[in-house]
Amino acid sequence: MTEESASLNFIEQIIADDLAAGFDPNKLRFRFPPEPNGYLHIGHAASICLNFGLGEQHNAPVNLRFDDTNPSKEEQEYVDAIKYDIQWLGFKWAQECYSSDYFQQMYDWAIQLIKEGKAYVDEQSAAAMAEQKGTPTTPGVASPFRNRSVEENLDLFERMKSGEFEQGSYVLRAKIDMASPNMLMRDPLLYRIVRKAHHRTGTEWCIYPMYDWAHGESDYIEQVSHSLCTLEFKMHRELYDWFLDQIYDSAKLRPKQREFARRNLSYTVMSKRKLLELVQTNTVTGWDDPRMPTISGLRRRGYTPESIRKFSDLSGISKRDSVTDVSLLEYCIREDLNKSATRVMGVLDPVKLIITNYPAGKTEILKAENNPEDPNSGTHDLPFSGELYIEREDFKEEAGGKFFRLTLGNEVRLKSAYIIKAESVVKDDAGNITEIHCSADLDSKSGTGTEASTRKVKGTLHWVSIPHAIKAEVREYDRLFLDEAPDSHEDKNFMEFVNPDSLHVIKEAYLEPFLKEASMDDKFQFQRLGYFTLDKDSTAEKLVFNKTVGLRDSWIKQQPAAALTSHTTRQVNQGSGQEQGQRSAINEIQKIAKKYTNLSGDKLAAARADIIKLAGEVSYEELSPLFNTAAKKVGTRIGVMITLGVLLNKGQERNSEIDAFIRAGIADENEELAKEAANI
RNA sequence: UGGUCUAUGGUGUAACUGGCAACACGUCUGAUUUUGGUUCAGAAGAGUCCAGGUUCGAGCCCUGGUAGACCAACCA
Repeated sequence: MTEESASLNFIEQIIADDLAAGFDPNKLRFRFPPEPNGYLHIGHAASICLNFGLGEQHNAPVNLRFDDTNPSKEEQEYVDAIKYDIQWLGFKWAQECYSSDYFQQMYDWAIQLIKEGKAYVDEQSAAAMAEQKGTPTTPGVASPFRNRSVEENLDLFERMKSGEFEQGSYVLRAKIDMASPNMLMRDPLLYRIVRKAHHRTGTEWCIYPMYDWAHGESDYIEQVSHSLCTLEFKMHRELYDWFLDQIYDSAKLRPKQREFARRNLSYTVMSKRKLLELVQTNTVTGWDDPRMPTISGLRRRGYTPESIRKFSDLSGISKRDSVTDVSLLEYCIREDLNKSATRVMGVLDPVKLIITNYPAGKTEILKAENNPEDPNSGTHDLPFSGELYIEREDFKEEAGGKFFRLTLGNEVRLKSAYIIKAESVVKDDAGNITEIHCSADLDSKSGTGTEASTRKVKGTLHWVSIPHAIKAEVREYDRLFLDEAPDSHEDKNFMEFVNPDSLHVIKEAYLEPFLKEASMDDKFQFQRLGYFTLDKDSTAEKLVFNKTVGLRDSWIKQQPAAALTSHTTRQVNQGSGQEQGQRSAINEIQKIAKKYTNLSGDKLAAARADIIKLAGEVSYEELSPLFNTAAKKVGTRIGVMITLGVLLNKGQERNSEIDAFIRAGIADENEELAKEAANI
């Protein structure tokens, strides 16, 4: 209780309230309950961080429980991947549990329900039962099998279990209320027959419990105090509680379910079904494709556990649907890597640079700082020669004063090396630059302390020495979708928004030789370019680097989009599109009008024009109630007045209501309102 | 058109039981810088979905609207 309680999220608040009401802190217990039917993604990370974070805060155990009640979808491969991801994120579970461990107990409880007349075996088709279920607005009707005798139910259920029946032929249902406004309470299924081997129980069972029956009872068996899930399960809470009521022993802890909003990330999708579709259609190379929002994809891309936890932390927990901008995720990884990544140099799009006054064939070994953010990080060797590669976009024969890079006749610093001046260029027949000839200030070598070495020049470039450079493949990624929320369009499938250029492979990039020693765990900053990490496709002969994220770039923002070639297109954050759903015209007018009195000049004129435009879609019936708007809300009254003017012009007839509103407007002390009123 | 939930700057979250709307990302300036990175200093941007009401005072309370999400799988 010592922590400075910096505003709790609503889940933490619930727990704090429970504790304050006398709940024994030693009985706090949480769980993370994935279904092993896919890989974990960044949305799951929110739940993982919430549950395990709560465990850490209260020193309470957190179970990892696989919700494995559907053998037709679930596989051991997923179990392994999920476990790996969670421990990689840095969390430790108290116990590794499986809903399938409780099949016998749940079966026994089901028998008990049957004996108490609270469950029955139905043998209708799924379609027939769906039909009887009714709709949200009309009550359902009872199954003809609803009142079978206990003996018959017991017999049939026993035979379901022993494998006498075909898949889909019989189900066990709870007998609750076919007229409940909550569809889930209309005699939900407890068990269905599935003739498929289970990844853990093999062929021992032919019947499998449904989610609602299995989940709450598993929480109860494990004595989980707070069962946290996402909002779409809100409706299930009534059922969750009903099931618990049937078997609850008051000597034991009774779990409670609470719901929070799932997290969405912009420019991607976040459902296992859709991610699976991306995998199966070969839109990506697999669940761990670096463009995927999966934990494994982010890991391969170069994200660190710390950055993902930080992201979860900054994103927060709430009850409203939201789309978090990827820029927050990118901020988190940059912040982490800036502190730790080793600085190196690599040239992705090379152009040859020759230093004419550097002795031919000479080589020297320079010292390069490993990380300026960390004074103790040391240096590494960096070979230099008279023939270098620099980035093609770092040179222009001529450029404006805002271009801080190399131009003819101007000086720049070669990072960790010399100051050079471009003298001339060599071009091929097509006019492409093939060589840049420069002279170097040989007294300006970095770190020598000479006066020349500390001279200030306009820019600094990264480079590699051609005779020493190693070749590597570099993969750059862009967002996987072109739409901010690709799965939010009713009329369009999310696959239509797939970005065709989300992957850009540079087959031959040139890197400083230090990188030969790189290992999978290393994180690098290719100076001036971004953060990179080795991909698992790397071999000893062929290194493959993934670009995790580019450096923030305030230069690229100044350039017109057309000037950018495809491969230099870095991910610019062009502010997120802001469609807030379709508001009605009158609502829109109110919104604009509200701020009207704060505006002046062009902005005022623009607002007025917007109102006039929107007014065309407003009916008198919508407008007239606003005549009563409180006198102090001048902005709204002005908006209404302008709109009224438009309606009158369109032929709306005057009436006493209108006249009174206009008269009041003319008499108002606000000049703008009086003016608009007088205009009518 | 039934039920449930949500509504605060461009985005994501704050604001203890009503007391002049805060933080982070993003955006824009300027300084520093051998990374157009980092760091530092600063700015713009919301009267809290709308309308009424209660109150000395409302984002928080009440009433009525509006918008969005979820709910009728032998999925979880």
